[in-house]
Order: sequence, then C-alpha cells, then structure tokens
Amino acid sequence: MSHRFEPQARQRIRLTARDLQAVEAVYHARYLNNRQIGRLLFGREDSSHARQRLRYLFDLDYLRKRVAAPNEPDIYYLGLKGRRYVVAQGLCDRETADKVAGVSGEQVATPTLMMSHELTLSGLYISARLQCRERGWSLHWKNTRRLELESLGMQPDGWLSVVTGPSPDAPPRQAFVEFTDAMPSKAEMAGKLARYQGHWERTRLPTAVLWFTTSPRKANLLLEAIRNDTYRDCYLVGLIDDNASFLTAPIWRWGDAERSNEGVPWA
DNA sequence: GTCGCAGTGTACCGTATACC
DNA sequence: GGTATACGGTACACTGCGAC
Repeated sequence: MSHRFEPQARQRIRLTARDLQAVEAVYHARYLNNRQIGRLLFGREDSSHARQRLRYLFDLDYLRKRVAAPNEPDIYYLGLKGRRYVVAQGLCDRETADKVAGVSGEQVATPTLMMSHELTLSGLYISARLQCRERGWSLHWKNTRRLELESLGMQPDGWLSVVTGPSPDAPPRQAFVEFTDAMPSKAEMAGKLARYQGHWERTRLPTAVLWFTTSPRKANLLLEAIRNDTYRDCYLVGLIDDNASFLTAPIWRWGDAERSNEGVPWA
C-alpha cells in the first residue's frame, strides 16, 4: 500500500531557506512538479534530496500534491501553510493567495491536456528564473490565474518583467506569454488579437507578447495570422523547445519574418 | 504471468554547519 | 567537543502500467 498521498506527522524538521524558496516558486508558477523544483533549486531534476525536502513540505502542509497516476511525477501546489507563508512574505494578500493557489484535481475536474498546458508554462517560469539567476537579472512573474484576477480583458498565459540592468531602478522589460499547442480557429485568433489591441489602446502601453508554439509549421501559421494586425510588431513567435534560452537567445521571429528566417533576441 | 520501465519513499553514508 | 540537522549522493524496495 503506497502512502504517497498521505501526509505523515513530522517532528523536528527545520525548514531551510531553500525549502521556503520552493514554496515561493510554487506560488509564482501555481503548479510545479518535483523535477522542475529539483532543476530550479537543487541543481538536478532527479535530486533525491529535493524529493525528500518536498516530502517534508507536503507532510507539513506547505505544499499539497495533485492526484497523479502511479507513473506520473508528483505535481505540487500551495497548501494552507504555504499560502500563509506567501502572505506573510508580502507576496500577495490572503484572498489572492487563496484564489491563485492550485487545486487538488479531486473536486475540480482538470483535463490532462489542461494540466500539461499549465506545466509547460511552469517550465517557462523555471527557465526564466534560471536565465535571470545566471545573469544576475531580477524576474517578476505572474501566472495565468493571477492574471485572470486582474481582469485585463484578454487571457494571457503569463506575464513577466525582467530588470536586466545593474540598478534596481533600471526600467524593466515586460512581456505577456502565450503558449499555443492546438491551433485556434481564424475567428478565435482574430478575437485574441482584438482583445490584445483593446487592452493596449486602453492602457496606451503596447507590450511584447512572447508567443510559444510546438512546431515551425504552427509558428508560420501564427505569424501569418499576426501579419496584418495593427500591433504585429509586438508579437514574437518562438518554439517551446527553445525555451531554455528564450530571454537571451535570438530564437524569436516577428512581423518581418517573411523577409528573414533569422531570429531576434527579446531581452 | 513475466519483465522492463518510470516514479516515489526511504535507508544509509560521509561531510558540512549551527547550536549548546 | 557533542549533538542535531542539512546536504549530496547511492542504493534498494515498492507500486502500477504496458509490452510480450
């Protein structure tokens, strides 16, 4: 009988700074699996030590696990203590913490494809964190759920702000994040672009959209749909396979892509 | 039914660090 | 110095799925 999803009483566990960084990372991404946390904070995806520390955080209710099939990795979201911790750290208020925290998957049906989409975005968050850490940049990330609460008028998959300069007062570079696997219909695509346009005209602040997809063919379809848009130069289209360097490498194609197949960097 | 595989849990070891 | 715990790593047991 597996006790994988049964919290166990733990005494004398001292939480480390890294344990609490894991809690914060789960808050920012909403869902993270143990491999992603291992990669971000323990140097390797298959760290047994990461598994052990995550097990303690689970037992202490800082993190909870989604229901997962036996051969699928554990997927963590914030537990009660985790939500209290991020509020105490000033990352958000209590209501936001409760609304942004993930759900178990027992009461609320979350299709496998939707969870896969969420974890792909979590992977982008991890990649962004690692790239920023490597270069001494600072990163601010908002996940899908956090953006929903802001009622922007459109529904991006994520938002990030990066300060690349040495001074914290340097102007941040900001972008929305989109990830498309199944291509939307023309009408859906037009609606999405119109919502972005509406948002930018209300705020008078056009922002880059880093638009990931899964194949060159889909990237071409996206570029074609964007080509005649008023704000076509705001959209950068790239492949999810290149996400490990998406903040720095010239992986992006944009409105002038019909004239060049060479990518451009974002930051 | 057997086997291989993937994933988790845990024991164990040696080392480092903090605290008394 | 002794003790407790963290950390990084290895190893093994267990579970359930899929292929044969």
